[in-house]
Amino acid sequence: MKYYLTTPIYYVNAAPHIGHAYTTIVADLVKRFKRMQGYDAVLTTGSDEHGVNVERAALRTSKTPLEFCDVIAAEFQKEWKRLGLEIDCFQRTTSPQHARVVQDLFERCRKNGYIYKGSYTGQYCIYDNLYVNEAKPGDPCPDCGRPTETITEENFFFKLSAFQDRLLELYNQRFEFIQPETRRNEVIAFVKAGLSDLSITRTNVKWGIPVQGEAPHVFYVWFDALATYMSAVDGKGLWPADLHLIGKEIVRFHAIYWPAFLMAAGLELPKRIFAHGWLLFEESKMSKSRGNIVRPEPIRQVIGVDALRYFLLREVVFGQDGSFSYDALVGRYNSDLANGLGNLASRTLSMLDQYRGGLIPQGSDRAIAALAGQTIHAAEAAFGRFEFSRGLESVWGLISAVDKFIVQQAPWKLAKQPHAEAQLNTTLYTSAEALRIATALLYPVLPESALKIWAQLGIQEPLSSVCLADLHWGQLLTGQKIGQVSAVFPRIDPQPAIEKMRELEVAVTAEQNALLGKTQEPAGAPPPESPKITIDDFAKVDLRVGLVQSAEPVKGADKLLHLKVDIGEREPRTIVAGIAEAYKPEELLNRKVVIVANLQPRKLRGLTSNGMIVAASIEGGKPVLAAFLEDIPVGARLR
RNA sequence: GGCGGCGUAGCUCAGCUGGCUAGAGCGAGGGUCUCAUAAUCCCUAGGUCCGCGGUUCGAGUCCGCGCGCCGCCA
Repeated sequence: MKYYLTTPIYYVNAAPHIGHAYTTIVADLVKRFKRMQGYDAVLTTGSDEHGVNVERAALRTSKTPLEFCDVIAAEFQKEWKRLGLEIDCFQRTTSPQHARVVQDLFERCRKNGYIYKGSYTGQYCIYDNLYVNEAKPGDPCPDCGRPTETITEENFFFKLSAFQDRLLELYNQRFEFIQPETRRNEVIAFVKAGLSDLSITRTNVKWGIPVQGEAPHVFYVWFDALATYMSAVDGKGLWPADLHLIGKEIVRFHAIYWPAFLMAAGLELPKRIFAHGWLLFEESKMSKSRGNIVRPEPIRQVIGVDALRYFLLREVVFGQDGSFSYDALVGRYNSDLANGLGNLASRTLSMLDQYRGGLIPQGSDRAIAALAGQTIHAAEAAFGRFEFSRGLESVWGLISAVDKFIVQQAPWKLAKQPHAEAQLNTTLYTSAEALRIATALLYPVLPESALKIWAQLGIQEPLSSVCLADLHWGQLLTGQKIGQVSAVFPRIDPQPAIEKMRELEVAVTAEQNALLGKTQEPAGAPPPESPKITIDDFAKVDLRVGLVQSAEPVKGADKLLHLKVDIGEREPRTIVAGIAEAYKPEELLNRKVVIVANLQPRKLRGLTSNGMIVAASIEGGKPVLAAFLEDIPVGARLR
């Protein structure tokens, strides 16, 4: 049995952030879970690469649109790879095979009489080259503030209005088609209010899929983007999709337009659409202008992918909005993963080592066995309903029951009593077996860590091939030798970890902005606040006035200059600086600059740099050297 | 303005078709044990279940009105 699920395809005007990661992680979880239920699960994601915004962004980075898309699509693919997500197909809307599917979808709709040529009238900003959707005649452009013009353009239209009744019937007959229910209500209300036809092509945009034989028409947004769900698995017999996972902001397109397109084309409809909520950052919406977009990479580096997965699935009620904060992330990690699961693994395995030479004994506690059985069912049922936080709660119920059980049995006392062999065996087997079951159940959520615990239990059967239907108490083999024991979730100190993540965050954001050709944050964005330092901290930095005595390019490095700088010492300092794109060597000769004199030496392209030159830098822009208006002697210290 | 949803312990949330003396996890305070990752385990929260009115033997749980948030639409 196949189970085909999708994430939305992400628009390449932004680099991957935690919101993208959230949807994709959930999709990966569902895929793994479905596989454990015995399905051949296939997961696709991709990138949405057409449109004016992409054309512009490409221009900013002096690339062709396709070159630009290549870069950003690669960023997404790299991110999913780093996060260990099992993506079967990454579909790009610029792939030729996708274009064929879009054109085919259009032709089918057209043949069935649901496409007509009409004219679209809207408010258009001739400076920004875009339609302002909500504007009335005379309204200014929200981007540049200049007046918009009323423009009429010939477009192809899709007869969405013809589908009102059929859509309502669909929602009525298939209750689970749109979930959660609140989204379903919204959609029904929207459709009941009446549907107007959709303009699905543009003639003033070049960067899009051409409508065959109808130049200069290209497909506009949804006809193009939604079709990836089919093109990604074209010819593989996987359509219709079993699940489209989406964010709540695109419910309308998925629950109304998409089924209408498919009905018009005479194609099968997806089985289910599930819309999740938004991730808020410490109560406020994440947005570029607030500068509070969280990236997954720093989190991965500091506490690992599984911690992020666990947090997102446990802390956020799936379907509702959730709040992300580094505090809560680390809190969950320490209390649930380190103290809970990790510690249970650690104490159980180390007792097996100490008291039984690392061999699994025989014996089993009935109460815990029964609870484990219940937990298997409860967790599977909850995951099946997309109630991930509930499913995890039930697994933690088992974990905490075993912790309690261990204290009651006090195996460390039993080990000292001559006649308690059997009871000790039972205690150890029960703990280890419960750990095995919890680990198997958690595999979809914590794939990396579950594999580690599995190996530490010494189980030979691959975890990825465990089937939930066959998971039962008592399958842990007596006599089995456990593996090497080590902490799976080492407890972490919150403050340094959070600081580290914040630091990395800034670096990652800067890199990504450079890729997107963004020279600076939009106006009004407060720069991310750095942690406060004391005057003593500052005093550690030895800043001095230096005079550039020589400057020359570094072979094989476009950005580097090799400088000799006099800072009042016997010999001039050798400093390698990444400023070649901003300054020519001759511009720097005899210029006074600010040097960090006590920076650890660092080797760059074979040269050892003894210090750093101070420059202001704008994200994605060129550095500007610090300088003085008054004359100042070489070697003077800045403080 | 119309429609939909929500408002329960410091925080995040459970409480289905009305019977609860109102629950869980986290956090906080106290104690215990020592196998374990300064982990575990035990005890401790006295919360007008947003307010008011109603239905009922009995209402976080149903109905009406009001207040406050949020979403969709206009």
